[in-house]
Amino acid sequence: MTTPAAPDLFLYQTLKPSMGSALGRVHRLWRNAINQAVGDLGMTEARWAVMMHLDKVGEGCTQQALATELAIEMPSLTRTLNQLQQQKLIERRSHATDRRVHCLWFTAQGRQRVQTLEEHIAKVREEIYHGLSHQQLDAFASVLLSMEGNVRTLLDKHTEEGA
Amino acid sequence: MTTPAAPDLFLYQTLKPSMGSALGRVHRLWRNAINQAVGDLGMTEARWAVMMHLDKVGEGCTQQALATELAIEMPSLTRTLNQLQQQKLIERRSHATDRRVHCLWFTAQGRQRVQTLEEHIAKVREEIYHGLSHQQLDAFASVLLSMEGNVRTLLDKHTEEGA
DNA sequence: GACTATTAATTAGCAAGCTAACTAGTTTTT
DNA sequence: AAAAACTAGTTAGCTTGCTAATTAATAGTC
Repeated sequence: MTTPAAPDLFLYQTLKPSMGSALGRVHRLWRNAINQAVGDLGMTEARWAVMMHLDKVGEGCTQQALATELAIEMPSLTRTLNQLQQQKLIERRSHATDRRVHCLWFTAQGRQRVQTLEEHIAKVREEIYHGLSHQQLDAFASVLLSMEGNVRTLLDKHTEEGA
Repeated sequence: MTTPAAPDLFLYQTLKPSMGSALGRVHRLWRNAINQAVGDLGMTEARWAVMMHLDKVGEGCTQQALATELAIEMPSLTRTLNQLQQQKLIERRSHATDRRVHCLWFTAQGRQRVQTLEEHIAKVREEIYHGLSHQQLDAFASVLLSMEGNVRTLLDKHTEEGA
């Protein structure tokens, strides 16, 4: 007796050729859900991402550090910081010893805002994780990190060859 | 004797608050890797994605069908199709009975190109999946689909409330 | 001490997702 | 049959990622 296909391989077979697209798709949907949740606070993905991650890294950090944490490039961050500064949610302060560096701080208003955002975003997170066990989420995170490592290796390999 | 943290929950705990960002990050890295692999063929993410998915859905399909398959909106697709048409890789042909509809076909050159792309992209895919078992990838795909379902439910819920 | 290399941040402009608003053709309702 | 509603596709313009090139300050080398 032969089973036509092992059921535990079904999804993999189906998604294998388009897992990359699926990642992008879920990311976009996720973003839309958060945008809906935070509603009319003058926020966009880039803005709430910066707010949340600045809170995580800690006030006083450099732009470089925040860009690394967000895994985006400096110019992308610069633009978003300009917007948040204009909204008076964050401040750029000069560094004590290195005059190239800007240190990032919330304004009082910004500190309140990040609190509000965290509440909204946590709700979305719970909804998205609904029905998934810690084990499943951990396995998911683990594969995601493996993939990230593999891609970075691949990108580095190519860069070295080019150099 | 108490363990400070169950090791199988470590990644989940670490990544939980930023899984959404991690998805976006891996997606961007993945795209970069493919861009490197396909090299100087006048391709961009949007273009090779359209080429690959048109091949998957099948020539002769409508733009609407392709947009759905790609999970992008029509205007995004329109722009990319214009570019591919200009590169003489695809054609828009009118539908036999419905004069609103455009049917999509590869040119001879386009059909060759999609072949080349598939080879390059398959290599990247294998590298990214390196060290991961079918079981792991299947579990990953399964969680990804669950998340997608959950987000879509959330988005729909909000839309209904708004309506 | 001066010349070079590196680093932090910015500016400029491209890529590709999106929504909103439009045209043109088809279907449904009355 | 005429009016209304829907659908396929397009255009216009926003957001946010990117790379390349620039400026200003620091670090390293001879």
